[in-house]
Amino acid sequence: MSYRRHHVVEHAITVLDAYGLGDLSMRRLGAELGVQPSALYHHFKDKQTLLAAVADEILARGERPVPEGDWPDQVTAICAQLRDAMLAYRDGAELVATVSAFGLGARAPYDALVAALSAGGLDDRLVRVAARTLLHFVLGHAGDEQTHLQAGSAGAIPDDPGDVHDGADFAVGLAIVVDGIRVRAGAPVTGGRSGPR
Amino acid sequence: MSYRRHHVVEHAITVLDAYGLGDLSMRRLGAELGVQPSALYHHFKDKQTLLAAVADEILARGERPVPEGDWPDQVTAICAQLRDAMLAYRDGAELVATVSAFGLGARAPYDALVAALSAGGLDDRLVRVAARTLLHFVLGHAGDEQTHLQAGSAGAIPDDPGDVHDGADFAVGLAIVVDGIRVRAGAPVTGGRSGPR
DNA sequence: ACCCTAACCTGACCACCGTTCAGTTTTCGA
DNA sequence: TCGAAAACTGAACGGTGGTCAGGTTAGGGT
Repeated sequence: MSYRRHHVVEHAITVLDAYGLGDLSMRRLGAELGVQPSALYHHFKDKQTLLAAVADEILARGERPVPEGDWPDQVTAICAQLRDAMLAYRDGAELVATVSAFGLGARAPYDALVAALSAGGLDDRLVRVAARTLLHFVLGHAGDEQTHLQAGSAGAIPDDPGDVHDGADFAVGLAIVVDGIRVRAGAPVTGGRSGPR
Repeated sequence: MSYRRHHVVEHAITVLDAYGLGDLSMRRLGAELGVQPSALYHHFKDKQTLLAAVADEILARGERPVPEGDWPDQVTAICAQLRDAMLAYRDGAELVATVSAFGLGARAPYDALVAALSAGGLDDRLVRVAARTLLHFVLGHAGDEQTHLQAGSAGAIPDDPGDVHDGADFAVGLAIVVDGIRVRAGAPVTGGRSGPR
């Protein structure tokens, strides 16, 4: 059953990548599939549900095995994977962020973070707060990065040379949060000069 | 000039608070003001611009003087103020988040954070990254909190008793980020048991 | 008292959106 | 071959943001 469902999700991703989230409408998607828009409602009760499936597929495509090591390494890897997965498609970050906020999908990264932190021996409450804080950072940062990148290539917002984003920016922000968790977990952290490189 | 502009923004906030962001349409706003929807485009070129003005007004209404003290105290105060301002109106967090992501408004909190961190003697690059990281946390957390709160009162999503949000959750998350910045700034941080209370 | 300029607003219109629904077609296993 | 489940049609509904040519106020300068 639902042979076409997955096919619809796959094509939705290509439409998303080609035209952006704002132009990913049920009408356009239906037209590209050679189908009436109403046909899509046979597979998804909602546009929200469809978007949730799309977000989950995007995340699944970016999945990599969690490396062995202590929890900071694992957490860093999970966050990097999440960021890469979202940045791999146009408006991917915004999509995942809205879906995740609505609570319909995109639970995998949260669960992975909780697993890694719990295995690290952290207190249950701290695990939940830390996982959410990490998620907020990654989603927010990736969203920023993506919209600014697109705005720069589309010329909507003039480039602000003071705001240069690269991977290093993400790494520093992530390190800030991870260090903060480390402190809260009871393991003292020393040093860490401001600029990597 | 633009005597009515501010009036429109003020009423937009009451409509937002009463019906939510999803029902804040140019038509509804015009109707409530006894005016054709097209009249609004005399004051704002866009709905986005209108929303940016609304977000700025919401933030302005929540403004408090930054307390004296070291930068962690100031940063904590600024973030708490931002959170309170957004939670004061229905969908306030979502509004500010989208406007801020689009880059049209809501710059005040970022500037305030940058000022406090710079005055604290932090490296310029670290200041920018830290300010953005703090912002991502506050916006994300407040958004979560608000949607879950509203979903709980509307019954859309069944209450998950494992996800209890209160002010303490926010405080812990914020402390994580602030501690992380402290570490990165070169000031070692000791201790900090997991549970406040 | 006049006029002119700017601000303000109307009302019709456009193209599009998500969603529903009764009914038709296709598909495919038993 | 038949029947049920899956898939889809096509029209319609009520909304959305946005545009535009033109009409209406309000107020200061002369």
